[in-house]
This record gives sequence, C-alpha cells and structure tokens, in this order.
Amino acid sequence: MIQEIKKNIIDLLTAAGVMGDIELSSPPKPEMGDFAFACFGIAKEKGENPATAAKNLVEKISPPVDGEEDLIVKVQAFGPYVNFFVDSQELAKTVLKNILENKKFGTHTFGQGQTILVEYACPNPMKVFHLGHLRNLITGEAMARILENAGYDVKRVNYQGDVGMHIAKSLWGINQMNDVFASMKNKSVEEQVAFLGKAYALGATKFEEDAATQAEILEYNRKIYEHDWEIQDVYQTARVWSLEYFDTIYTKLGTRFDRLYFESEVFNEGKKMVLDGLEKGIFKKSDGAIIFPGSECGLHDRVFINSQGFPTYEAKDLGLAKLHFTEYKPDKVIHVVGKEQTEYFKVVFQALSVILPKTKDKELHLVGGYLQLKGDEKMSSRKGNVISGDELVMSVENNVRKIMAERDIQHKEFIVNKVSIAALKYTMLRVNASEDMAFDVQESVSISGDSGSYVLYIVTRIRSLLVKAGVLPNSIELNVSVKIPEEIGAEEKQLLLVLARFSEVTQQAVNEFNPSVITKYVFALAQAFNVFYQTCSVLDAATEQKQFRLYLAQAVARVMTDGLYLLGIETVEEM
RNA sequence: GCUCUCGUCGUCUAAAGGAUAUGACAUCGGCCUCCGAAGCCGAAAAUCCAGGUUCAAUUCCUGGCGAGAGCACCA
Repeated sequence: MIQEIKKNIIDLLTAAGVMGDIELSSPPKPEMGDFAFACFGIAKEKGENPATAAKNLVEKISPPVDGEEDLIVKVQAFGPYVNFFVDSQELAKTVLKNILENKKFGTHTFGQGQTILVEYACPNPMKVFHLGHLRNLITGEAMARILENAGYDVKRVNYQGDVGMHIAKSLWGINQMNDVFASMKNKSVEEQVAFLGKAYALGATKFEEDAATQAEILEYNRKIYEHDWEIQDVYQTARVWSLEYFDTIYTKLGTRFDRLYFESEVFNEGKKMVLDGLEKGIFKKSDGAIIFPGSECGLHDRVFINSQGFPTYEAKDLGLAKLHFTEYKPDKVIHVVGKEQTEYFKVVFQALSVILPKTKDKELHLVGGYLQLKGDEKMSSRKGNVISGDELVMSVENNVRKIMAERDIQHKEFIVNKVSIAALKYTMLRVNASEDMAFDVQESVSISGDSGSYVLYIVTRIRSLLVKAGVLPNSIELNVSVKIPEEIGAEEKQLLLVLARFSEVTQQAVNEFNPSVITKYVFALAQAFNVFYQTCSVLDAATEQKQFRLYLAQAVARVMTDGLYLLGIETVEEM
C-alpha cells in the first residue's frame, strides 16, 4: 500500500508540472519528511540550481487542503529535495485496514497463469550433502515461496547425479571395503552415509594417484551407463541409502519436492540431442569428443560427449531441459546453483536455445555464493574433511539447546528445533544469495542482534502481550472499525510506515530473485516494533490508545509471521 | 596465460548515480518496583590505490594491487 501513498505524491508532482518517470526516496531522518523527490533532473532542464528548483516546485504544488481525508499534510523543500509528510491518522487508518481486514496483504497476482520451476538442493547420491547444498536448499525453498506468494504456479524440482564418474569412484571405493559395506545394511542412515562418504573419498584419491585404479574406475563408469547387472545390487542399495538420507534433511528443513529428476533418466536423451545436433552442425567433433563451440559466440568450448562416447554433465542438462519442458511447459526455469557454474550455464543455455528455441530466455541461473564456516580452512569433499550440512544443523541445535537450558517451558525440544532452524535459515538468507558469506555458528544462534532469535522473540512477545490483554492472537475480527487516536507518536508512525512497505518488498524479492530483501525487511520491522514497544506502553494506555496499539501489535505479528513464512521460517508460541 | 566475480568500521554486512555511507557482532557507557532485558538508548569505528566521466561516484569507465572461481572429455 506504500504504492498508493507514492501514487498520491506522484499525482501532486505531475499536477505541478513534473514530467517523466518520478522516483521517490526516503529522507535520512524522519523529522525531514516521509518521502522525498530529488530535484536534480528538473533543475538541469530549467537551468536552475537544484535548491532553487526545489523551492519553486514546492510553490507550485497545490498546498494540501486542511481536509480530513488528505494523506499528504505538508510539503517542504530541503536543499535540493522536496519532502512530503504523510498524515499519521490517515496512514494508520489505511495500514491497519489493509493488514487486518485483508488476508492477502503482501501477496500479488502478477504471476498468475505462469509456471516456474525452481531447481535446488541437487546433492549427488553417494556424496556428502555439504554446506553449499544446504544454502542452496534454503535459498531455493524461500524463492519458491516468494514466487508462490506472487501467484506463480511453482514446481520444486531437484536434479541429482546418480550416474557418472563420482558414482564410479564410490562403487570402486565400496568394493575395496566389501565387508564393511555388508555390515552397514542394518545400520542407521547416518552411518550408512558416513560409510559412503569414505568410499567416495577413497575412490577419488586413488583415481588421482594410481593409473591401474583409474582404469578400473573408468570400467565402473561404463558398467553404470550400460546398466551392467554385476553392479546393480550394490549400486541400487547405496543409491537408496543416499536418497533416504537426503529425505531426512529435506524434512528437517521443511522442504519437499514435486519432482526428483535423476541423471539416469535424462542422459540417453541428452546424448541423442547432441548427436542430432552434430548432424545439423550445431556441435563439432574435436579430439574424439563432441563439443559445443561456444568460443564462436564469445563463450568457451565445452565437451558434451566425451571420447569414450559417454554424455557429460552438459549433455545431461540438455536432456533434463527437454524433460522439464515436456512435463511442465514452464515459463521460467530457475537453477539455484553455486557461482562456480556461471560460465558453464552460459554455454549450456546457449546450446539449448539453438537446439530447443522455446527455452530461449527462460532458463535462469540463480547464482549461489559460497558459504564458508568462519575461521575454517577451505574444504574439499575429495579429501573428506568437509563439514556436512546435517553436522552444521546439529551444531546449531546444540548451541540453541545450551542457551535454552535454563528456560522453563513445555515441549522444549520442539522449540529448540524450531529456533535452530530459524537461526540457521535466517543467517543464510540475511545476505544476498549470490554473495559469498562467512557462516559463524555462534553468531547465528546469538541471543541478540540481527538474528533469527531476535525476530522470533518479537513474535512471542506480541503473543504474550495479546494474551495478557485478553485478546487471543487470532480472535480479533477482521471487520474491525479501528478508532484512530488523536495523537500518534513518532515511533508509532515509523512502525506504520515500515508495515506499509511489506507488499513492495515481496514484489522486489521476486523482481530481483533475492530472498534477502525479505530478511532485511523482517529485521527492520522487528527493530521498529522494539523501539515502539520500548516507548509506548500498551496495557496501561487509555482505552482508545490501548485498542489502537493492540491492533498495531497484531498487525506487526501478522506481517512478521507472513514475512518469515516466505523465508521458510516458522514462528513459535514461546521461547 | 585468457575470462568472469568480488575488495566498505577489528569482524559479518547494507546501500537499482543523490541528503551526515546501513545495520549487526565485539568494545566502552547508560536503562529492569513497569506489557518477556533474547530488549532499549548512547559513544568510538570503514568505501584497496591512481586516474577519468558527472552538478553529484561505494556505485559507471580505464589502469594498478589483492582475493576467489572458470577455462575439454568431473559434476
């Protein structure tokens, strides 16, 4: 609804003769006004200096009538800016009406009728689910929710590499430890997966060191692609262990997929597409391999079918894309994948747009920045010294459990779990998805500051306030006729202004494909509420004011809960 | 070597060319007989370097320096 207020101001400016697109910003301090228009542009047109232009413009803006219904009550020049002041009562009326009467506040309809595939997580069976996968998973789920909130028909998909060299290395490694493998059949998924991790590490290391092993592993690779019966038993067993283990992670983090894609179901089609493309001259032969000559259009060459005749990751992605478009006819496919694949995707998307023109401009790489544990050395899954995703989750949980040791609340373990996931997700979604980030376990569970627990805390405080006031959190009727007090304090007005921004923010998150704008907003809202709550007593206030403040608190709780939902974070009753 | 990212308080970070560069952690100093102090208020603290474009540059351009990634048969 901030858009409505802005439209009001833009109308005033247009009426005063300002042409073209009008952009409004916020003054640095609330005393200076609520919205600002910079006059540099119009000053240039008229050959005036910006400050004079601002003064002249203020003269021309029809002085707001002192009527009841005017949203804008004051217009003032501040140097080169024209600043607008919003009437607190009108603002309060609009904001509360919108939030409390409108269940859909913050949602949009511009995505209706369009299908978007969000592909994320994408761990490789028989390998570790590492921190990068965890960050992708959290980003992807948030992005999916943000898109759903805008009306898109979202399909969550997960593409996993169950064929190829890493599987060959794992199978070879397992074969070296057959006895252990046999003894793992009745163990927990965690132990089974830990074993698979070791097997892969062994295979990967030996592959580098020893030529004979290399040949054996290549032979395994052939058997995988050719569905050789000899390896099927071990292959299927290990594959299932991995997938079951991944499932436990998805469940824990509150995500579920509409469709799991596997390399094993797309590699044949991918290979076929490349061979067809070879005949049409789209691909070329080079040193026994088949490549896409990306260098001819400013990119780089990549191998799609290797000299042994096996499709590489590149070819498989072509097969996958074809399957995506056959099954869902998407308007967009968003791949949430680490930034090391940026150049790779440019080539694959280019090849794809030639082979399947309908995919053009629909494939999108949502770049995921790296995640590094603070103070940690660079990790390599090949060396086996990684901290896995679930180890990090457990580590966060242990920290939260320690912090909450003194708390006397029911269902503590349940709360510990919720708070931990909130802390983890919040920290991951706090920075721009494409930026590298340093993850500090201590900081993420930190009791204070820009953290998941800070924002959850607000919601629990509001719940407890509403209970004390005798209004249960969900009992306020939607068709309230809110009485607005004569006096609205500066803190209350600031809080209202932040509340009003929510729908703009949910739209921005879609436009930028960036969940972190929601995180930043939720934090700003929490801060604004805390400032208000510190200065304004609710329960001791006069009837009318008390009523208004309870509605305000209620509105904050609702927007906060909705915002956190978009991040995949659940709120708690108490903590 | 070529290409692509990225360099902001001690640390983690924010700013689709615009007002005094945003917050948080840590540090220092205040605020609980009062709605949950997991809170609030205050202090100190930063745009890698050199040019250029612009009325205006953390942002755009060029060149350094530094970090990371990609660059043929891995995924």
